[in-house]
Amino acid sequence: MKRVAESTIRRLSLYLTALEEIDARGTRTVSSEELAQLGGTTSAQVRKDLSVFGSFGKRGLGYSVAELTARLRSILGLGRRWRVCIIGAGKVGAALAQYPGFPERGFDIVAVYDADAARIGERWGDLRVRDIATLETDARDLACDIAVLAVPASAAQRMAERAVAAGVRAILNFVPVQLSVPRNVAVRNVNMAVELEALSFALTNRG
Amino acid sequence: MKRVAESTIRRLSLYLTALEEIDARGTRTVSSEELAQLGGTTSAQVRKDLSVFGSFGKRGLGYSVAELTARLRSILGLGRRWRVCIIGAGKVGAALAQYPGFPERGFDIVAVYDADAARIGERWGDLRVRDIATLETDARDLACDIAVLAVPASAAQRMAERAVAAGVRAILNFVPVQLSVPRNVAVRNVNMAVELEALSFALTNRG
DNA sequence: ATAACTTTGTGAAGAATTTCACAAGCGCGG
DNA sequence: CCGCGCTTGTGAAATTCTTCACAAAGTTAT
Repeated sequence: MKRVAESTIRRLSLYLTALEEIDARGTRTVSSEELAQLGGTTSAQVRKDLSVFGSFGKRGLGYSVAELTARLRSILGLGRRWRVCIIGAGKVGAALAQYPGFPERGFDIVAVYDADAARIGERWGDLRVRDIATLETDARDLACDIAVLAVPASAAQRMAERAVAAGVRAILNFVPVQLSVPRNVAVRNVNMAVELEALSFALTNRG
Repeated sequence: MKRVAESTIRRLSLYLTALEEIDARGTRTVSSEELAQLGGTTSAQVRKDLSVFGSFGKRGLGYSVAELTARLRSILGLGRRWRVCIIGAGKVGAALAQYPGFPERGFDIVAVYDADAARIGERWGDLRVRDIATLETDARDLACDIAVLAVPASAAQRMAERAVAAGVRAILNFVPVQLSVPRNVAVRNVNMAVELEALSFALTNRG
C-alpha cells in the first residue's frame, strides 16, 4: 500500500469519533458532507481520505454508519486491545493513569513506573507504582505495546531507550524533548507549550 | 505580513524550547544545523522558518542564542503574561490547573469553573472552583484571554460559546468535539484519542 | 591581507496535500 | 422503466510546504 499521510490518519480518527456520535443518535447513514462538518473539514477531503483505503460508500446515499465505523476501526488497528505502560508517576502520569478515555478506546494501562523511592509501591486504583529498575525484567510478562512518557526532560531520552529495549514499539511522549529512537518505533509528541504558544501567536497577530 | 503557516509556528515554539536548553548549557551561539537537530527537523527548514520573520543570524557564525530567544519570544507574543481560565473541574481540569508548565511559560491560571454543585467552592491551591453561572459576570474583572475547555462532550459547544461571550479570544480544547466559533477566536485541539489511534495505526501497519 | 572555512538567506525545484469539478452510480416517485 | 435528484470516487488543477543548492557574507588562521 502506498504511504498514507499522517494528516489523513488523524482525520480518520476524527471521523470515527464523529461516527460514534452519529450512531448514538440512531442515524444509519451519513454523507461525506455531514462527516466533514463534524470532523471540521470538507466533503472532498473526507472522500479523498477514505479513497486511500477503498470505496465504502453508495452513490446517491452516502456511507453506512455501521460499516464505515467497522472499516475505520479496522484501518486504525482498533480490532484489538493495546497494552500501555506509563513511565513517570508524577502529576501528568497520574492524570493519564486515571483517564477513562484510555480503556474506553481500547488502550489498557497495565503498569506505571517511577524512579522515586517515595512513589514506588503507591497504589493507584488497581495499579501499583513499580520501580523503573524492573522495566526490562517485567517486559516479558507485561508485553507492553505502547509507552507513555511523562518524566523530567533530563531523563526522557534515556527512558525512551529503555522502553524500546524492553520491547515497546510506540511512544506517546509528553516531554518537550525530541526523542531519537529506531525508525521502526512510532513516536507521537504531545507538547502543551507548543499549543499554548500557538494560541499566544494567534492572539498577538490577529485578536 | 503574509500568512504564516501553522506548522512554522509550531516549529518556532520547538526552537524556543531548544534555545532554552542550549542557553542552560552556557552556549552563546547556535547554528541552524544544531537547532534542527534539537527541534527534529532540517537546517534548511530552520532557516526558512526564521526567514519568514526577518534575518537574525550571522553568516559563518550562526545565531546569537540570547538574541534569537528574544526574537522568537517576541514573534510568539510571549512578551507578556496571558490570563487563562479552565472550564470544567474534572480530572483533566484538575491536572491542568496544577501543571507548573502553564505559569512557567507565561500562562497564569486565574479561574476554574464547573457546573457541578459538589465541586463548586472546592479549594485548589490558591484557586477556588467557581460556579459556571458566574462566567459572564466575572469576565470583566478577570479579563481571561484564553479558556481551557475540559467539560463533557455534550456541553463543549455551549461552553465555548459562553466563553467567547465572556470575552475569551482563544480556546485550548481538550474535548473531542469540533467547536464552531467566530473566525477571530483561535482554537487549538488536544485530542488524546487521535494520538493513540495514530500510534495504533502505526503499530498495525508497520511494527 | 589573503586564503580557507563556515554558515546564512533565499530563489527555484520538487513533493505533498488540498480543492475542484464532473462523470458515473444509486434510489425513488410516478 | 424512465427521469430526476443526490452523492460518491477520482483525475486534474491549484495550492501549500519542504528540500535543494549556491552566492554572499562573516570568521579564523597565518
